[in-house]
Amino acid sequence: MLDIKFIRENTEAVRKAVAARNDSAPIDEILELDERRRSNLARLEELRRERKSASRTNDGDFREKGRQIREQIKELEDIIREIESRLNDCLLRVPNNPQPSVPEGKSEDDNIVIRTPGAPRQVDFAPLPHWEIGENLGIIDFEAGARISGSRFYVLKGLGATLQRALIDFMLDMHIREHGYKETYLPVMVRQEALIGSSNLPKFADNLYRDIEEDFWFIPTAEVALTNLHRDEILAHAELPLCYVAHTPCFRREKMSAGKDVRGIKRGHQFEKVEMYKFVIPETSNEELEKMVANAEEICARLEIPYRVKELCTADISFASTRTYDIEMWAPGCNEWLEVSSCSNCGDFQARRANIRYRPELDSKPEYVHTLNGSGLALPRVLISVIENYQRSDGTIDIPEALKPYIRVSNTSRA
RNA sequence: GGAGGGAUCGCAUAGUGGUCUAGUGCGGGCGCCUGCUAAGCGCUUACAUCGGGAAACCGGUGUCGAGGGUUCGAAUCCCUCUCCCUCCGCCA
Repeated sequence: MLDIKFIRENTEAVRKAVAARNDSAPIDEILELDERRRSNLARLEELRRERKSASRTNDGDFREKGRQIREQIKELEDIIREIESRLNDCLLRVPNNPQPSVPEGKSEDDNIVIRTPGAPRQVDFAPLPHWEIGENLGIIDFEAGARISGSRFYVLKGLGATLQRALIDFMLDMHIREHGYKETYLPVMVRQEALIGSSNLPKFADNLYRDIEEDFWFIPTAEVALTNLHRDEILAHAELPLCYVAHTPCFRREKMSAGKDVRGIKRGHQFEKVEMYKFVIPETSNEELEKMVANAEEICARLEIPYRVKELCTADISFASTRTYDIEMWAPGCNEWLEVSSCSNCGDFQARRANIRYRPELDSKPEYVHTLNGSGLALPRVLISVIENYQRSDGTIDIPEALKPYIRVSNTSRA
């Protein structure tokens, strides 16, 4: 969330930023509530001061006087509590400010392709989409997925499941051994506060699954759990940056994309993802973002699959982000670029919500860290790209060289 | 699910209604002393928020797991909740 002081002092900039995102955050209401909160607070504090001195003097009608002050304090406290709860709810719905360098845009069409390394593989036959290859080979079973859980679910079998597992292993190993991330195993059911910290709540409740009985929420991405790993902590300057990687399932209701991408495994209610996450000092966050994107690109490169990197425009960067790069892999069967990663610098937005700070100097005041997140990468779409890019004319698929060490069971592509 | 115990300013603790304006030890910082190091000595060291100030800083208020309540006055008494620990039950 944005600092209320920042909104107060940079109102026009904030309005512009909100407009650039096509967002409708209630800035006027925030300013008004803030004004009322502060004036009431001044009165309340004055009353508390009176109560304190009255109870200390212990003379005359101090009991009666104290009783009167108490009633006034209670009244004011109720008013302020109400104002603060409304103010806080409004503040939680204001998106982060994009960095000045982020391209202005009205929709995802205004995102900018900044590099396209490598060329699409040339094949001398018409490439099939993964759902056909997958069904022909018996490695993706859509019918079984629907039978068990309904639409937007699928079952991976034999080589399909093995390939996904190998990809996860391959990605984790690379980030841990070569890119310096620490592996973590995380809860995928979390409390509401965790989702407020990561900024999925209150605004995006529609996209989340929830267990009403225990009030557990299912994470839509490991970013949620990773953000909260250091909630309410003051981190030591020396231990930053902290870099984590995790593989988790992700759960999304996808209400907003009803009817979209229903074919294949591109968009399911449940999918696997390897996620990178960093806690860094503010000065280095943009630099760390570049590194993170490079870490994600390295996976694409090693898999020898064509990809491109886009910088997202103001209208398309996520709610918490100040700046975002997407990585897309080419899928010749679907004939489209698939988003396999989104890497964002969230600045201090999540850190303020989750109260994650560090001390710049040994004796200085704590300041908020910057947080970054990036997929490294999202499994179903990488699986699509592998299947479609490595398909052979006889209907079978080849295994990328980089994955061969990770396929440890004998598993023919006719599995 | 049941029974009991606990949560205090980085860590460990003291504090059961009124100079608690939260004490002490450890750890951290600054300095002194001393060939060096160690030890010793002195000072200092929580966070948030509001107001004033260009700033250094000054003043107010709040925070003893969280939220309510009782009281002239709450770390302390009452209620609800969260988390941790011990034991019992169930269980991969």
